[in-house]
Amino acid sequence: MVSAFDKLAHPVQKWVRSRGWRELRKIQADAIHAIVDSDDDLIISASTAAGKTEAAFLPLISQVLVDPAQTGGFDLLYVGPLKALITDQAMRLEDICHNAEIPVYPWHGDVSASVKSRALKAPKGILLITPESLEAMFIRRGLEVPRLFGAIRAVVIDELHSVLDSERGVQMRSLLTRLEIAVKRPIRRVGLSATLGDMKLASAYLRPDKAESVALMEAKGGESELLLQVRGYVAGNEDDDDDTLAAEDSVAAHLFKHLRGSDNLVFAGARQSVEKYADSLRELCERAHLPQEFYPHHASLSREHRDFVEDRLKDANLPTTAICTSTLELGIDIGDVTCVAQVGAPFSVASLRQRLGRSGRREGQPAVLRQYAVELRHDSASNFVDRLRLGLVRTIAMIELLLEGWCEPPRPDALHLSTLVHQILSVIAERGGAKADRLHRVLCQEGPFRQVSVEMFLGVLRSLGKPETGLIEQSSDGLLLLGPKGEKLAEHHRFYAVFQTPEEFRLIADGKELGTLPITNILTPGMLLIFSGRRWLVQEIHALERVIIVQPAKTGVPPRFGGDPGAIHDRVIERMFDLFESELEPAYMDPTALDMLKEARKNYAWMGFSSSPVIETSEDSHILATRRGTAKNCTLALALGAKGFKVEQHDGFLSVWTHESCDGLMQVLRCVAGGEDMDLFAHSPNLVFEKFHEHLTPELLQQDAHSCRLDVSSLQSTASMLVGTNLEETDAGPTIEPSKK
DNA sequence: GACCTGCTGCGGTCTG
Repeated sequence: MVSAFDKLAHPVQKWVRSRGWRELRKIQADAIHAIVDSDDDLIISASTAAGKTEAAFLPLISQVLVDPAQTGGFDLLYVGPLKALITDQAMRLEDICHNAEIPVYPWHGDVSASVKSRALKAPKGILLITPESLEAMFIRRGLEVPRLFGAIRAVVIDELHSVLDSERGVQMRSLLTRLEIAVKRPIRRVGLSATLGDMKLASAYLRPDKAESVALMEAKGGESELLLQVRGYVAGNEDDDDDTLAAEDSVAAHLFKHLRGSDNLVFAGARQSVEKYADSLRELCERAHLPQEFYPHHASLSREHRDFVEDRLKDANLPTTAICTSTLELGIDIGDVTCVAQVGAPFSVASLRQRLGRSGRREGQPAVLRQYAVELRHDSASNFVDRLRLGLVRTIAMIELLLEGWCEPPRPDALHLSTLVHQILSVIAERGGAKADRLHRVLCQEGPFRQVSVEMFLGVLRSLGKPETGLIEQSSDGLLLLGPKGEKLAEHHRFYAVFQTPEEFRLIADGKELGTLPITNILTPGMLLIFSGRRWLVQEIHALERVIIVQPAKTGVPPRFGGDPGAIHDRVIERMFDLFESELEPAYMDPTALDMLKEARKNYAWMGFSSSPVIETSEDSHILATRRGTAKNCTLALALGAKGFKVEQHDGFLSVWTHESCDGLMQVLRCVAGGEDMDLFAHSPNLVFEKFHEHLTPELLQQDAHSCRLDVSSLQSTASMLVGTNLEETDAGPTIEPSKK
């Protein structure tokens, strides 16, 4: 049998030898056989430093060398989600390709026009590009696409897991389909990924028509040992700021003591919390007269500051701990970190797993996860969220699921109508005009919008063509063209990205930009801020220029950065209830955390949830234990809202207040359980979440919400579960605040 | 009750 190495072209073999590798890794050998011996699509799944890029490109480059294209055009395409990743990968590929005389072109917003024009003049070799730049190519040079990509052999999609079901992922899959249509043949797809919960499902996203023929390569074993601890911290009640500070200070002190002297990542959840901990840790260093080694890292900080922190992390001689949001969750290689800390409950098992993958990458080194759970101290006025320690319980539920190897799958039925609007405008711009049936075939039959029916598609077109929208027009021969508003929208560079970005102020100190703040912060001169881990006084505000001038100060508070709460999966919530109702005492919990869990269980039983899912807390307020994730919970909340109740949503629970005019809660729940027709949108909730939603009719927005944010099919069963138990009032029930207001 | 990601072409000015 011919070995994997022997299947590589000579210049590539020479490069492998020059690296001094004793042998190819198994995943690399497997990928070489698969790529050289067949035309199948492929997913290569392995941890960050396992050599996935080489696994894909060594054989692909070999094919280009052995059988060079007869026509011009790029040979290989790489699509990556981050500019930094593209720059990084281009350097690695240049190293391989240098002797083989295959050109490598990075292409994104920061790449100079001269490199781009060189690539366009003599397209050849490997093009590394972002989805947005590829989009721009279709819109600006639609007619050149066949010439540029006519010879392409394969497209490599990096960080596949991060684009499975997002708006951006749908955009990318749409672009890949459009590329195949432009060159009139299928192009092999190779997905690279670190974290995939379900390889089969990922195949369906990579190649919907032929998911079964996608070859799957997964690097198994070699996973490092995991050291895990959950530490509990109890803060004071809400009115007692000093006590609250004490718990967060204890967390900061523990981080300071245990992380100093090595490289670490502390995921603190929100940017506001990143700023708070970065400030505390900076102060601890200063007080101890020690050099600074704790730095904040999040998307609102200037590129310069973020580069500084990333460079320090890569530098083995400078111990550095980054307090960060998900900015350091994926992307460029920052080297191995000693420990990953998570402060507060994570938002998904998938991201927790991705974060954990940042540590324990060197052989023989364990992966270390330090989880900090900060909860409020109870008193007689505490609300049920605090009494049930929902944050801690969710943390444990997610860790248990992580240990079982589960993570959240994408929602396959999502319509992604905002991105459909974008792609309709883009296809029209690409070709200067398009017929409706062609648009439907490209986007909904061959492309990723397969959940969109013909009728709905026509509804979207009508919505875009309405005079007040004016994005598209129809010529006398039926061709759809961009209207004046559509032209204007598509010609601006803001159009290329399918995701929304908020308006921001720029924060300037001493002539240098510190970063940005959403304009939703109400600021006046004289206010004190914590930003970039330091304290500032607001000096001047230039509203028109969107600039704020600050100077150093002695105190401050972290600003609000806003954000969009995401969805918690049903399975996480189910596990939370399992935890409430079991005796499990995980060994990784410290005594405080364990006490907190026992207390949560005691309160769960004391409040009555072990015998009934509906608790009456006062004459006009109830708590429902729905045991459902965000989408189902939110659907029931809308249904009750439509009947006049005021509803608050929590993990697996709803707090419900009755108004005078409402029917009894149980009566309404029985109606819902009986399948009564409900108008979930009776109170016109906001349904504009995505960038191009504003161009759609309310009916279409409702359908989009149904497809990914709600789950109306669960309504009856959730309500039946809630009314199924006998709800006769117990005498002298406990007095519990339903929730914080 | 959260986070992240991306960006063209043109016209102007400066430098060797």
